[in-house]
Amino acid sequence: MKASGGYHHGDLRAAILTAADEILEQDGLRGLTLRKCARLAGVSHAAPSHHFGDLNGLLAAVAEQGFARLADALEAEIGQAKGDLEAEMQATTRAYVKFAENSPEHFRIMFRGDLINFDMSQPPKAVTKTFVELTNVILRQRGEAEVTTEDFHQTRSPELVNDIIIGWCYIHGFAHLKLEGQLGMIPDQLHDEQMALAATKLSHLIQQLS
Amino acid sequence: MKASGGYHHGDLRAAILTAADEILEQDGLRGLTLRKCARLAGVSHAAPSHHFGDLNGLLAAVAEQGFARLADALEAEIGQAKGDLEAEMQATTRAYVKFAENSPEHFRIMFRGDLINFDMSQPPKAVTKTFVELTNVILRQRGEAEVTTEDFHQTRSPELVNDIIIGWCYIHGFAHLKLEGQLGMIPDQLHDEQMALAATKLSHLIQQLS
DNA sequence: TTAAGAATCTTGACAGTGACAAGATGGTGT
DNA sequence: ACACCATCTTGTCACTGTCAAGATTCTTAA
Repeated sequence: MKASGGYHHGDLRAAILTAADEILEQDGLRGLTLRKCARLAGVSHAAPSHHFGDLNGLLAAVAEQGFARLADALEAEIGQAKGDLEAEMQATTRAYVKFAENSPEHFRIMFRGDLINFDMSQPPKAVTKTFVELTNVILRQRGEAEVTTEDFHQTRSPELVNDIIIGWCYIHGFAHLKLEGQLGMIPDQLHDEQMALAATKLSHLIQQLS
Repeated sequence: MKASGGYHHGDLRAAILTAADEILEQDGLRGLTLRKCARLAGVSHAAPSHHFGDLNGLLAAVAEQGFARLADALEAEIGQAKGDLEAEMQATTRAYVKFAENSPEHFRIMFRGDLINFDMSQPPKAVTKTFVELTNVILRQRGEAEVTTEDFHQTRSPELVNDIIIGWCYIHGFAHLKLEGQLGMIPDQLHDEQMALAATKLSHLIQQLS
């Protein structure tokens, strides 16, 4: 880190990402512009392009940051429920939904394949970590050994893959629909209750209980 | 419909929506501009604002159009599977996912609460029809009486609401994650297979079978 | 030490955009 | 016939992403 002022900023990349955070919170995705980031970071209007290429490059960095935060949030909230399978499933849903509501713009950008387009055969570490957290929840539900970010990529039984898909898709769908206001016909007060009920039911489904 | 040329177009609103369709397919959401729609419809750059207000107004119309198409697609594909509960669940998922893949930009716009913000206490008809289609799938799974767009709004048991949430959230989550490339770690050839497997499992869950 | 080159940042320019205001045109109802 | 209103045009503004060219500073190797 350098002293600011003069030609060389020191850590402009980080400064721009911080600015992007603030702008996203205030003005949303449409309000996020390279020039506004530059102004907020106190540099000229074309400076950001040297660190991110174009606007999509900046969005990719924002998305990666988002995945890192989501993975950490999942790890923290799941950790508090370890041991109780139902509670773990609920904690996972809760953490995922809470992240979407606390960082709606990050959430939206993270799931915009048309804008960021990660290479999924070699995804950023934060993305892999998110997947590992979600996968391990399902693995524990099924009483199977957990995985790490290293041995994550390997062929698995279709049944396990299916449970992972069911769990993740439900959680993601709930978070997304709730964030975008599509759960409006259900009173807001019931959301948490319904979330817990569904998590319990899914936990039983994956555990093969009645 | 009027002859084109001159000051009054005849049905400019529809012409702009058609133009928007074409632009979305070619250039995506970022490429969709009011001015481009105007050029394609052969009118001046400010003409669209008289029909849609601002850009978000146009997006709201596009989203409503999208819901209408989704509702129709669901109705058609589910209709072919009526009678077989498992097949119905699979058809629902298939239709929803197919719509997302065939109309990705519509799908994205439909679920952008920050841009369109429907009043969910009085949603557009197409939105209600979509919800009714999805609700009725669950109701048939449970062996209960179906609803119409008229008697759709009424209090229901938390258990029923929960089944609707589970079904819809899973389906939506799968479609969304697949569309945005987040199912990249699962080979594409397995997607259909996994989709059918999950639909069957959820059908059993909702029917309370083992 | 120093000189070359790479990285970082600035300045300037261009076409394109959304939004607004003001004016022109054409249909509608009385 | 007349007034009125919806529709469409024209003109303008600040703002945007992107590119090219130049200025400055750091790095590295001789």
